[in-house]
Amino acid sequence: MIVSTKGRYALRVMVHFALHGDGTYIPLKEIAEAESISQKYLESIMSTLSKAGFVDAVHGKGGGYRLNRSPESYTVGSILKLTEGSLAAVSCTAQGPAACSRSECCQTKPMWIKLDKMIDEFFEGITLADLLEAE
Amino acid sequence: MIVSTKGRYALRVMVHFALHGDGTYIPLKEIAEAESISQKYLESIMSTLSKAGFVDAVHGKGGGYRLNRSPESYTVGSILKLTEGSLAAVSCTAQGPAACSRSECCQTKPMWIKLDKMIDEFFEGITLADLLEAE
DNA sequence: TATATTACCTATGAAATTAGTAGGTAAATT
DNA sequence: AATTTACCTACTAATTTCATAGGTAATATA
Repeated sequence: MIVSTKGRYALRVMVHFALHGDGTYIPLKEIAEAESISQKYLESIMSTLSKAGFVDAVHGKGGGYRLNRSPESYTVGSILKLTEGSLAAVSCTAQGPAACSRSECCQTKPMWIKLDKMIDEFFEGITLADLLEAE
Repeated sequence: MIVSTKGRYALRVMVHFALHGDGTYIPLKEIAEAESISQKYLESIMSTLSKAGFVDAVHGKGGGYRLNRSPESYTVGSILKLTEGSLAAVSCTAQGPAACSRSECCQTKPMWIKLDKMIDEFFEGITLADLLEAE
């Protein structure tokens, strides 16, 4: 498993904004209900998205969250990297080049690096806008 | 993280056989030491490989494990799927088509399916022999 | 100004998965 | 008979994931 619920929820929420937001603010409670996500759990995800400037947040009645850019400008990769921390397929490549002591002689490492690159390019090549038109 | 130590160890061990085996049997103890893997932990991995017929096993002195096919005939995918159980990138696609209740309306699901396919093709396109000649 | 509504914050807990241990039995060789 | 190996079942420790609890701060509205 490369993407946990945290990243998947974040993605779904961002898609929700793109589909239903239309410039207005949507309260967390409403999103949680619509997407069947625990309200409290979603709080921490929205906090991450908000701090990173991925969404605008406004307190009080009429407030909530909304996108602050066009769906085209959010890559799936950027959302997942933010919420998951890393998309590394194996721990060998997760913490910098020399994390593993066998790094030098490891016959499999080049493969992991290639895989990471492929996955990164996959996610960076998809935007929120692409997800909207998905069948 | 898509591949845990279990799968990574299994791969390294299989590479070890391909490099050092040469038709002879290698005792588990020796592999564990050479690859810096806990002997007891490796036991469970070898058990999986042996039961699936990926390696031959022989008891007693002079015994141990060895490959029973040429390195070209083992895909990395087959080894990882065996030891990891699944290579699914997200749980949505891990347990059959209808595991998720939002499956029908999920805007992100096609992406996960595409990713799974890409990862599967990546791993199925690499054999043990390919790893040996890796720089 | 009071009230309702929202985001924001810190800490804690439950569940699942991953990684590793312990202690023995069975088979083959010498 | 003794040694060396694989094989088996059960348990434990560590880590990560998935939340929950209980409050504070900001904004809008009556």
